[in-house]
Amino acid sequence: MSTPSRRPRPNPIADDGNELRFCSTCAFSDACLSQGYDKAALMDLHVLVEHIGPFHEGEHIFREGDEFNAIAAVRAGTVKTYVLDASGQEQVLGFHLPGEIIGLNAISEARYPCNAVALDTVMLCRFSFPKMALLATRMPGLQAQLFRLLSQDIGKAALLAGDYSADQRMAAFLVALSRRFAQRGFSATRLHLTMTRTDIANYLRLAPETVSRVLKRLQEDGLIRVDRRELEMLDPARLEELARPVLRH
Amino acid sequence: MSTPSRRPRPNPIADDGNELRFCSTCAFSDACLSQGYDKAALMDLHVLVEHIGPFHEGEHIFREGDEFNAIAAVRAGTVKTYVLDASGQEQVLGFHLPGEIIGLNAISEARYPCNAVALDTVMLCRFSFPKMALLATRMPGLQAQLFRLLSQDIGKAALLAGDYSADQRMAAFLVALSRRFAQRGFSATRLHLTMTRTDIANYLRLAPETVSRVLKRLQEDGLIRVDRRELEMLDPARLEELARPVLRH
DNA sequence: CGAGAAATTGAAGCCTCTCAAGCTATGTGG
DNA sequence: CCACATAGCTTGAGAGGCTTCAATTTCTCG
Repeated sequence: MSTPSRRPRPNPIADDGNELRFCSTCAFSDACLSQGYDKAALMDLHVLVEHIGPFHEGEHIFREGDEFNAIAAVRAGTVKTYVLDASGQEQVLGFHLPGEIIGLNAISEARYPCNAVALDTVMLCRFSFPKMALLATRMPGLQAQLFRLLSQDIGKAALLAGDYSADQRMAAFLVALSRRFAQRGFSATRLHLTMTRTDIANYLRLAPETVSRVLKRLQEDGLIRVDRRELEMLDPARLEELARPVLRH
Repeated sequence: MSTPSRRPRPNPIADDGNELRFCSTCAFSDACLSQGYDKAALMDLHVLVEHIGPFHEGEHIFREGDEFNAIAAVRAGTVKTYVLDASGQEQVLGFHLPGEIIGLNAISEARYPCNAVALDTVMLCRFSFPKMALLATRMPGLQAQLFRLLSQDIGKAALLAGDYSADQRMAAFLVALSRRFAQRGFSATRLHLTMTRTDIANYLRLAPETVSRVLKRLQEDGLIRVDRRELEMLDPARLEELARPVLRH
C-alpha cells in the first residue's frame, strides 16, 4: 500500500482516548468492545493501526498487483475499487464508505487484485494484516469479526451478478447506498453522490447514457429528485420494491 | 445442515490412515500438512470432521435460511448452490467440485443464504465451524487457510458480474471447469457436465436457448465437440483467448 | 413403448448499447 | 470579468444481441 502522505504522529496511542474515538467507525473496534476485552487487548489492536491520509480525489491507495500487507477501514470519504479489462474499460467492483473495509479480496493472492482510488478526500485506518491475524489468534472475537467481514463480501459481490433491468440495478444501488449512509448516521433520503455517472455505469454494468436515462425516468415517476450529484429519495418504499429482487431484503 | 444419511462409523480416526487419505481432497489437510504440524494437531483437525453422504441427485444439503453451523468440503460429486428470486426463477451461484468448500458465505449471517443441492452422488466432509474457528486460534496455518479460502470466494463471485457476451461467458465457464478438473487430476479436455443446460444458463445469466445456441456455435467453429453431457475441448488455446476478458488470467 | 423432461431450432420483439451531437458546470488564462 | 477549454452529463436515432414464445426433436426411465 502506498503511503504518499502519511502524517507524522509522535504516539499512535493518545492518552486522552482520541484514537479510540477515531476508530469507532472501524468495524473492528465494535467487535472488540462488544466482546468485553480488557484495555490491554484494545491497546494491542490499536497499536497495529496506522491512520493514513488524506488521499485527495484521484489519488490511488493501491494498485492491482501491489504486494498485499494490510487491509484498511475507510474513516472518511469514498473509495472506488476497480479493474481495467484488456480494452482499457473500467470495471468498478465497489464503492467503499466510512466504516467499510477494503483489501479483503487481496488475502488469498497476497497481492491486491484491483485498484483503489479516492473519489474525494479520504482518510484511512491501515491494519497490518499479518499482525492482525496473529492478534486474532489471541482474540477470538477479532477472528470471528474477520471471518464475518470476509463472508459478507462474498455475498455482496453476487448481488449485481444477476440479470436485472437497468431500473432494478439503479434502485438497488441507491437503496443500498442509502442504507449504508443511514447506518453511519447520515441522512437516508438525501445522498451526495461522490462518483460520476460513468462510475455508476461501470459499477452497474450499464452504459453511462443508460444511467442518465434511468435517473431521468425515476425522477419523472416521482421516485427520486436528482440534481447533478445531489439526490433525494422521494418514495423510498417504491424504490425498495424495485430493488427487492436484487437486494433480496 | 441436514444429515439425512449419515453413515455410522465406529471411530473417525482409523489407525491405518484411511481418514487422512480420504481427506487429502480437502483444502484444510493440505494447509496443515504443509505447515509441518505434528500428528496431534492433525488429529485435532480430523476429530472435528464428519464424513457425510451419500447425497443423491436432487437431494438438498442445506436450504436458504437453515441455521449455519458447519462448512463442508466436497469429496465426490457436484454441488449446485442457488437462490430463488421472487418469481421462482433459479439463480445459480456456483457449482462445487471435489476439493472445494461450500458454506463460507453463511458465516456472516449465521444462516445459509442459499440452497445447496447434489447434482449427482455427493460425499462431503463436514467441519463444525465453531470448533474449527477455535482450533484455528491454536493453528495459525489453519486460520490463514480459512482467510485465504474466504478471500478467494470474494473474487470468484465478481467474475461473471461483468457484462460479457454469451460466448465469452460460456468459454470462461468451460475453461474454469477444465482447470478445476485438471487441478484434481482429471482430464482437462474431456469434461462430463453434471449440470443441465438450464443450470448452466441460470449460472451464466443466459436463457437456456442461448446456451444451446452458443454451444452449437462453438462446435461449428471447431472449439469444442459436445454430445449431450459429454464435452471435449478441441482448441483450448482459442477457448482461453475467448475467456480471457472474463477470467483475467 | 409411452410419458415427461431436457434440448434444440426458428421467428419476432425488446432492452440496452453505440454513435453522434448538444448541453451545462467548472475553472483557467488573458 | 469574460472567453474559452474541458469534463461530465444529457438527449436522440439506429443497430444488435439476447430473450421470449412456440413448436419440434431427442433422450431418459419406469
